[in-house]
Amino acid sequence: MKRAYEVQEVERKWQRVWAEEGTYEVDADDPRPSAYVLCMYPYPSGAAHQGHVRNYTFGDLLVRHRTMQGYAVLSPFGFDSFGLPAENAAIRTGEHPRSFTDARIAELKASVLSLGAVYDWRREVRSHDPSYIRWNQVIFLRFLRHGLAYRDSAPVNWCPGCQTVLANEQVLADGTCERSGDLVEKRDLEQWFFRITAYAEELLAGLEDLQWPERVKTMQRNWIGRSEGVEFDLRVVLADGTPVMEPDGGAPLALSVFTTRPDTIFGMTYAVMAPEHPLVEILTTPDQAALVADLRARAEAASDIERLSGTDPSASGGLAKRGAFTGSYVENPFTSKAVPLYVADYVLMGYGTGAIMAVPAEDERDFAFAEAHGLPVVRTTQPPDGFEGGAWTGDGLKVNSGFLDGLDVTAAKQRAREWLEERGIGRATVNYRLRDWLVSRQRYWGCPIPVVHCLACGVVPLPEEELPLLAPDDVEFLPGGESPLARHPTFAVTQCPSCGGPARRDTDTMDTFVDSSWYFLRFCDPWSSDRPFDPEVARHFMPVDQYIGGIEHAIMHLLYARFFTRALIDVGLADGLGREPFTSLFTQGMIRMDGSKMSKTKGNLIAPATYVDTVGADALRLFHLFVGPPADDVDWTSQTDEVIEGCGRFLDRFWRLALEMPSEQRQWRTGDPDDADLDLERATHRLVAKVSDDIDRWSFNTAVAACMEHLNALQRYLRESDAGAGPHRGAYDGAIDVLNLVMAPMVPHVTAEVWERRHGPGSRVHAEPWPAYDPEMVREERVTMVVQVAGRLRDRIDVDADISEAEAVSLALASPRVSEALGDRQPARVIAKVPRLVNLVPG
RNA sequence: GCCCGGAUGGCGGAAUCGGUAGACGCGGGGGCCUCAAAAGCCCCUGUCCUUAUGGGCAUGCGGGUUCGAGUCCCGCUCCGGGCACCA
Repeated sequence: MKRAYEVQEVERKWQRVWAEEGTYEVDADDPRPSAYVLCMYPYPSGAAHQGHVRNYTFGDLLVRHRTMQGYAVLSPFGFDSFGLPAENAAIRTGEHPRSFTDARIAELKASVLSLGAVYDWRREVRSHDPSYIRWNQVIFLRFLRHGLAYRDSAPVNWCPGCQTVLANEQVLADGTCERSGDLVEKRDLEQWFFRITAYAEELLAGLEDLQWPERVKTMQRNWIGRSEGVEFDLRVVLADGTPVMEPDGGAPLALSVFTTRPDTIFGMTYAVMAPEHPLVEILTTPDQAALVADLRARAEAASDIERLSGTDPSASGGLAKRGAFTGSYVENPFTSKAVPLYVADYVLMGYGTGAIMAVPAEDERDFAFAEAHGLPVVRTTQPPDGFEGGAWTGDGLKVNSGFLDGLDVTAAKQRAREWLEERGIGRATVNYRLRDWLVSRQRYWGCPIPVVHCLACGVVPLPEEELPLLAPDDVEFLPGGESPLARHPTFAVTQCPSCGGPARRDTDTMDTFVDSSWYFLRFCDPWSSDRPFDPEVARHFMPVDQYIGGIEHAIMHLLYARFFTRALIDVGLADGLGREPFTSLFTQGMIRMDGSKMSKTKGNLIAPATYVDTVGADALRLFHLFVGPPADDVDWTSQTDEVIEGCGRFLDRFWRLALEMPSEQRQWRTGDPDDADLDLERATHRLVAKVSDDIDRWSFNTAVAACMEHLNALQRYLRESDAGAGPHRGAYDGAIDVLNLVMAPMVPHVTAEVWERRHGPGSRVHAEPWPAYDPEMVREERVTMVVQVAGRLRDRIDVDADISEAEAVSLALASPRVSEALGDRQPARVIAKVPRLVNLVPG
C-alpha cells in the first residue's frame, strides 16, 4: 500500500522523543492535579496480542487526553510474571522459567513500545523480581500475624501418573490429565487460606459507590452471594421416629441444615447431605453402604461445576444415579414426621452446613431429584392459577403449613424463624457463597511462602530481615513429579527461627492473584526499600481513577484486589488509604476469532507487528478505536485487514490535507469569513464538542467517525471554495489544527509529526491544551422536523430550532402530504415534541 | 447447570433521555484522471413494488405496553464471558 508519508520513520522518531523528553514521567510533587490511569498488567506471554493492543490503545488515549487537559497522569507498566505457562515450558524444554519469562517480557515490552503507548517506565514492576517477592512475603506474614492467613485442609487435583497437582485447566472435560491421560483424583492437602470472607459484607456494601459497569457489580454481588436464612437442627430418627443417639451415647444425634426458605419446612419430604459430610459414615446403614460409597467416590472425582450441572461423565444416567438413600431418617420439626435422608452430589460441603432440607414443591433442583427418586411432593405455597410447572419458587399464600397457613412467603419466613428460635432448634443466619481464598500452589514459579514447619513450634514465620526467601535455581523440571521445590535436596531443610531445632520450609508458592492484588500500590512508590510502599505517597496517587482490563477479570482479580486494599490498611501497611482501589472501571470486550476467544492455546493469534511494521501503529490503533464500542467483543475476520488499511488511508488523507494542500497553488482568502467559512468554523466547534463528549463516555468509535466526517467536510470545503472565490486561510487553519489536536490522543505519531511541521521544530501537539468550544457555535439553527400521521412518517419540514409548538402544528397541518394522509379525518390528538416531531393522531 | 452479557444492511457498526433506523468505515457498482495500471478524486449502494413521484416491509423469534419501540416489559432461540489452581 502506497502511503502519503514515511510511516515507520515518523513512528520511530516520536517514540524516541517521548522517551527522551520524559513527557509521561510523573512524580508525587508534580504541581498539576493528579490522575491515575491503569491498564491491568499483563502476563508476559510473548509478543503482544490484539487484546493487549486494544487495552493499551484505550489506556494511552486516556493518558494523553488527560495530560492535554492539564493533569499529571500516572501511567505505569509492569508484568504479572509468575505463572503456570513458564513452568509448563520448563517441563517441556528444560529452559529455566526465569530465562523463559525474561525473554517474553523483553518481547512484550518491545511490542508495547512499538504501539507508541507511553508509560513511566521508571516504575516498572515485575512480580518475579526479588524486591517484589520480598514485599509479597512481608504482606503474607502481616496477614498471618493478624489472623487473615490460616491453614486448613483442601482438595487438589492429583494426577497419579504425573505424581503432581494439576490446575483445573489441565484437567480435561472427561476428568483425565491433559498430559498423561490418567484419571485425575482429589487429594486433601494442608494449605494456606486468606480470610476474605471476613470482608464479605464490606466488599458487598462497597460496590454501591463504585463507577463500575453495572454488570460487573452484579457479578460480584452474586459471587459474594449473601443470603439471609435460618440454620436449624434436624433430629436423626429411625423410620418409626425413635431418636438416634450420638455414637458415644450422649445427646440425640442432629443434622444441621441451612435454608433461605424456612416458610417451606412443612413441605420438606426428604433431606440431603453432601457426599463429603462427616456424618455420612455414621448415618449410612449397612444395607445402603455400597451404594453410598460408590456415590461418594464418583462425587469426589467430579468438579463442583460438573456436580452442579450434572455433566459429570461418570454419572451418566441422570439424577437417579447422583444420589443415594442412607438408610437413616430425620424428623421434620414442624410435622414431627420422619423423612428419608439422602446423600447427593448436588449438595456441596463448602456451602452452608453441607446439608439441606429438601422441598421439591418449591425448589427446582429438589423437584428434579424427587421425581428421579420417587419422593413425595407437598405444596406449601399456592401457585398462581394456571401454573403447570413443577416447583413454584415465587410468592403466594401458604397452604398445608399448619400455623403458617394463609400467610404470604415473607410473613411465613419470619413466623417460621421465630418458631424455631423459641424452641432453640434454629437461629437466623446470614450465609455467603464466597469462600476463603486458597493461596497455596504446589508449584515452583511463584512467590515462596515464607514460613517453616517446626516439629516443636508448629508454623513459624521467617524473620522479616531474612526476606526475600527465594526459590533455588538448581531445580529439575521433570515431566511429572512433584513441585521442584518439594523435591529439592536442601531447600526445605532448615532450622526453626524460634527454637533452632530442625524444621522444614513450606514448599508451596502463592497464587499469582496475590501478586496482582497490590501491584497498583507498588506502582505509586516502586523505589520504597523499607516497606511495600510509603502510604503517604500511595495516598497521593490512589485510588486508580481509571482502571481498564478485560471482562474476564470481572470477578476474581477485582474482588481479590478490593480485599487486599482493605486488608493492607487493617494490618497497618497502608494507613489512611481509601478502602476502594479502583474508582472507575472499564471492561473491554475480547478479540474473537472463529467464534472463540483469541488465545495462544488456540493458536489463533495475529501478531500486532504484522500491522505495526506495515500500515503502522497509528493505523492499527485507529482500527481498534473505530471497529466498535470498546466494551464489545471484536471479531477478527478475513475483512479486518481491509478495514485496517482503510484506517491507514484516512491518516494519509489527513496528512495530505494538513501538509500538502496548503502548499499547492491555491488562491487563499483573508478578511471577513463568508457563509461557507462560518459553516466550517461551526463544524470545527461541533467536532470538539462531539469528540470531548465521546471520549468522556467511552464512545471512541463515534469519536473517530466524527473526525472522519470533519475531514470529509474540510475536503469538500476546499474543493468548493477552489471553484469559487478561494478558501479562507483562517477557517482552514482552525479546522485542520483542531482536528490535529483532537486526534492527538488517538493516533499520536502522525499528529505529532503534522503538528511539528505546521508549527515549527520543537512544537509538541501533546503538550497543547485540549481545545475548548463555544456552545453558541455548536447550537443548530435549523432542524428537520418530522411529521407523523398516526405514528407513521409522512413529511419532513425544515424549521427554526426554536419554533413554537403552535407554529410547528400549523406547519404540519399545512403540508399537502399530511392532508393527503389525513383525508377527511380530523386529528383528535396532537403530540408535539418541538422542534423534532409532530404526530397527528386521527380519532 | 448457575451467574452475567450480546444479536441492527453483504460486513464492522450509528441512532447518548421512547421520537427521521442504517452516521462513519469496509466490501460492491459506475464515472473522472491515465497510453495503461497503481494511487487519488466524484457519484450510487437495506429490501420489495414502481418509469418516476411515491409506497410497502425491515433492528434474532413470539407476545405485550405506547400516539410512537432497535430502545421498555414477558416468554423463547442462538452466540459469548465467569464458575474459585489459565491469567
